[in-house]
Amino acid sequence: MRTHYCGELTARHIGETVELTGWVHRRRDHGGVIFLDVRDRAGIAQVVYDPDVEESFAAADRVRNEYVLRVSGRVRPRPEGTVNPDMATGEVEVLGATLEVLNESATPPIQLDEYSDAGEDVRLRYRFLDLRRPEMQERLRLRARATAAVRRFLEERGFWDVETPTLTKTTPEGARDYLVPSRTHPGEFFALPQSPQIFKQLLMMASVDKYYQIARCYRDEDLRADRQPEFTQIDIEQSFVTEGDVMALGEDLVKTVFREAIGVELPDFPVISYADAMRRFGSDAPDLRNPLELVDIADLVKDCGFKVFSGPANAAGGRVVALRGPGANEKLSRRELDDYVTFVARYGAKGLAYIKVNDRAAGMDGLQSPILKFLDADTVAAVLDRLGAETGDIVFFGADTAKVVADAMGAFRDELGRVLGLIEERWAPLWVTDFPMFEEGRETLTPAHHPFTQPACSAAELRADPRAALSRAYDFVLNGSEVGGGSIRVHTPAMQQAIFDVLDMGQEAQVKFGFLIDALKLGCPPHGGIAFGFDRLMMFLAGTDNIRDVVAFPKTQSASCLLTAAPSAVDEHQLRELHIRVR
RNA sequence: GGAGCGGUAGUUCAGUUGGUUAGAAUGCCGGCCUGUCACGCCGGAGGUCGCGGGUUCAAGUCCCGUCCGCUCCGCCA
Repeated sequence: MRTHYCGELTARHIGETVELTGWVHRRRDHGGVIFLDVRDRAGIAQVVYDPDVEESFAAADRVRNEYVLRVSGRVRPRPEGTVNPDMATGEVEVLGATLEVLNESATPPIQLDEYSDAGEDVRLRYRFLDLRRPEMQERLRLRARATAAVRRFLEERGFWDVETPTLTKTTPEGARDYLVPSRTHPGEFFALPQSPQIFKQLLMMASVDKYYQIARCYRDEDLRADRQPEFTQIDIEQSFVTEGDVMALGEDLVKTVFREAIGVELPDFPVISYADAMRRFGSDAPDLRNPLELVDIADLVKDCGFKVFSGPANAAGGRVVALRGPGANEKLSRRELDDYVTFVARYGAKGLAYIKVNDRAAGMDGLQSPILKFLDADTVAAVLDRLGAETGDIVFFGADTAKVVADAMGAFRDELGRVLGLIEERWAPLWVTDFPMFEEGRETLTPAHHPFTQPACSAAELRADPRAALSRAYDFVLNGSEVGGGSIRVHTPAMQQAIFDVLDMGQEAQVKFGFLIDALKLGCPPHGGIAFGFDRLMMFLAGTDNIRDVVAFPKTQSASCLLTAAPSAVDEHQLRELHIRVR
């Protein structure tokens, strides 16, 4: 029988006798008086035990931090002069009358107060303690609130929540599968789903019409600060829709979640084509808070004597761009400029040429650069004019294959915007559309999205020139991070077959997805959908740059759980039953 | 698979050119204090310097290997 949470006591409870349960957040003794900050999921209340109340005082004397208590007492205002608005413990206190120790606690391995700065490994080893911290409680609460907002939004619009299997068959997302051995089928394995993709399409064929699921997905790839091997998607699919319908719904959903979870009104989402995004930002997930843009200059340098520029400028698939760093001359040291060569090298760039603009009005004499001797004055002037370069700027160059230029200069654009302090304080959502259908794989083409994406052309056109085909896919990007993606799906067997043929996966397609092609022959409605990475969305809502902060029990970078010590060896008997021999 | 950073008291860290008994803060334990709230004061306990090997008269410190954690590239949308 709980009457109040500690964190919910306010002045209107004054005079009431309340019962609280919670943990000893911090014990303080002063003179004969014992002050217990009692903490529960709602916050912290201060309970005061006075030696005049003999019995309860004796009980209070034996409690330590993190003991679990049930206490009762009368709520009263703090004495004159002791009310401090900075205090976590509120404007009222409880004069402790009774105190029951429900459980003791060993000394906690990490401090649980607001000033705790325990390392990540200790926090993960004792995650249940870490989660008691008010900061982590807030994040759990926020995630629950966001989940509720998503469900409310979709339920109101007639979407059905349908669960799909997690013991299933390999899905077409292109990542490595987590496999589960079958006891009843020796030598055969289930795959954990990389997404509910196939099942949600089958649900459209089942005339569900509007489906959603907050679905756990699994991908056995290396982790990152924003990537866990198991993660959660808001998965949505609808029949008889266009990409405009799905994008409008998705935009409305994201705006609603931001509004209801953290009270933020997101601006309307601009739409940018993949080609424009790559051209202007070198990324298909550009951070629009960064005002810097790549500027193509191949036409200006293709006849210059500098082979580093003229080579890629004339080569098929080559690209030459310039990036203006406003005011960079003052802010970047020689040392930092050298470090950026290493930075772009990570993305395959062979170097990072630059020109310092010491005095724009002074022509070539006002410039400073190791590459000036290879360039004529007219070329340099044309480049600087196109960029709008001014005195005090540094202009950076990237010249290589289009892919290397985009990767390296796209990443450098982010870096330069950050170090120059140009990243604007705002939310920058957008849609990226008109993706190519395929990417160049090692030997064959690979799907840019997944092989069930509807192309924006006919099957005949697709077969004739697959590299030119665009897809009806769309990504949702927020502040430079891909948070969602989807497409209109293939719904005819002929188109699906054309795609499998282009991907040169005839036999493989039959084995993996034969049942899907069969289903397309039996009355499949046109349909499409989207999936949002819920964990990434939560990172933005929680204002953190680490996915582990918004997952209750996350894995480490090597995909293990420090709390449970999973994964772990299993005994011989279990392996025998599963027909598996290790090593 | 690759690059970088880190691992020293329960926790967060310092530890100089390799040098004799490895420190601080905080937490913990004991004592004092009648309004504290990162309370204060006095005292105390607390160490497999990640692990293994090597160099050396001597290793927390140098070398090799290895494990773990984090960030990034590859991978993954």
